[in-house]
Amino acid sequence: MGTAERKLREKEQRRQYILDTAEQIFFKQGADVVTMDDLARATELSKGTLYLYFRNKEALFLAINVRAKKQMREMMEQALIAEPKANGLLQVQALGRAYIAFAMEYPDYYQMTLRCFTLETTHLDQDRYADEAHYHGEKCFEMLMLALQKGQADGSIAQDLEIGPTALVLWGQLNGLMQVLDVKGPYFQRKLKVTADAVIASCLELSLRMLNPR
Amino acid sequence: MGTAERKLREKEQRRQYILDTAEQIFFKQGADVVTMDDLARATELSKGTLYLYFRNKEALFLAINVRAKKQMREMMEQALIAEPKANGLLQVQALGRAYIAFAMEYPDYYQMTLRCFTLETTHLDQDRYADEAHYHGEKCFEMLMLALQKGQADGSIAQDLEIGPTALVLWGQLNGLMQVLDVKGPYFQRKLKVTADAVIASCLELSLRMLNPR
DNA sequence: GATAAAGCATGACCGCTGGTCAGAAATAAG
DNA sequence: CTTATTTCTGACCAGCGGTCATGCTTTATC
Repeated sequence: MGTAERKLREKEQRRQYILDTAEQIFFKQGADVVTMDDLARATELSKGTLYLYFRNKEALFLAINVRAKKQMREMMEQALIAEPKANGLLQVQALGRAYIAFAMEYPDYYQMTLRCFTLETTHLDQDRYADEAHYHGEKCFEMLMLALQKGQADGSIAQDLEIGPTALVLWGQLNGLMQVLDVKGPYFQRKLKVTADAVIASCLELSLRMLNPR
Repeated sequence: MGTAERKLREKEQRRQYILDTAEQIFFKQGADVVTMDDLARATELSKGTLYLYFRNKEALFLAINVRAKKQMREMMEQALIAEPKANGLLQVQALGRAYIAFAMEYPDYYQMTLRCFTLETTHLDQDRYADEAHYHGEKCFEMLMLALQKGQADGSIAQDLEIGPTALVLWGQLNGLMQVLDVKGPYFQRKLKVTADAVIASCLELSLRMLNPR
């Protein structure tokens, strides 16, 4: 009989329902200040029930992080699909733009990926959600490396660059910049009279110079 | 009589003593797991006394963050003093190396700057320590901008770059990369067979290409 | 339909943490 | 020595993440 499967489906549905609600109140009030009691009230479930579906509060973060990373990956994949026959350099650029678009269009998701940055790594091979999120991130990184490779093959990217380190630098660079803008953006806008958009444009331009063949 | 000044001096000494002890146990055990009771025991003071010298636990972090930033600034300043008549590009490079050296030689301090990254900004104009740390960071940033300017003047750096955004990108880039290496370094070492040093070398090389005149 | 078994939901409860405060102790002033 | 002031103390508190004995609902068996 299909009872078992139905139960499993229902369980998954409830899990998603909890996540939906958690996302809402985490993003509205700030994930730190929301207590598990708050979430219990918001979901109209008892606190104990929450812990039936998620080992602890961290697990909730990591589960939302999975959604975030999935979204990020989707946008980066779409960016490549949109320009199937672009050269490698253009592909790298497209990936960068997609990453930026993700951070700007889904700031709460982006925040969650930052919050889980360390958590995700320390919980690898121990938490299903950590593994899943890591997997999406890895896929994105592979796309970046492939684009770099393609660029070297088609001559749009300097031949003498090592793929791995270059990809890591590009990733870290963009990640770091978005983080700085996120936290100190308003400050720099006042101080330097420069908008975040202008800085991002500069970053993309500078990345081009980095990769250009001599 | 000099009683008042002596008291003030003693107060400052005790404050530093608390910070010294806090640094020790925070860095040895991890700042998160150390409780204020732990710190009280370690300092041989009562918990209440700790709160006489620091508003709360965050204030302790921010105060240690000041020490960290001071160290960072010192190292970056020394880097410039060591090569007084280098051209702008070399100065930028020297600053980058100094920043990296700071992160590698004082990993606990570096960790603390990361932990306080957001805190420091949100507490600006409200917390003496936040302001002080921010000031040191600002000085470093100014050094970077001046080096870029000098580079444009002496022809070692592309003329068409905007100083502000370029400095921000460089800063964010290095910051982001060090963070990635810090958290996922071991992972990438396994995955890509690339050491952190090699990635850092790549980063410096790539930065050069970014700034080079055509 | 009655009964047993299994799974699920509950919320009172726990330990621990950052933070407080009334009173004790120490120091300075008269 | 007495008084006034500053400094220190640790028992105490509220709030948090997390647990678990208890009761309830659903499923399986006859």
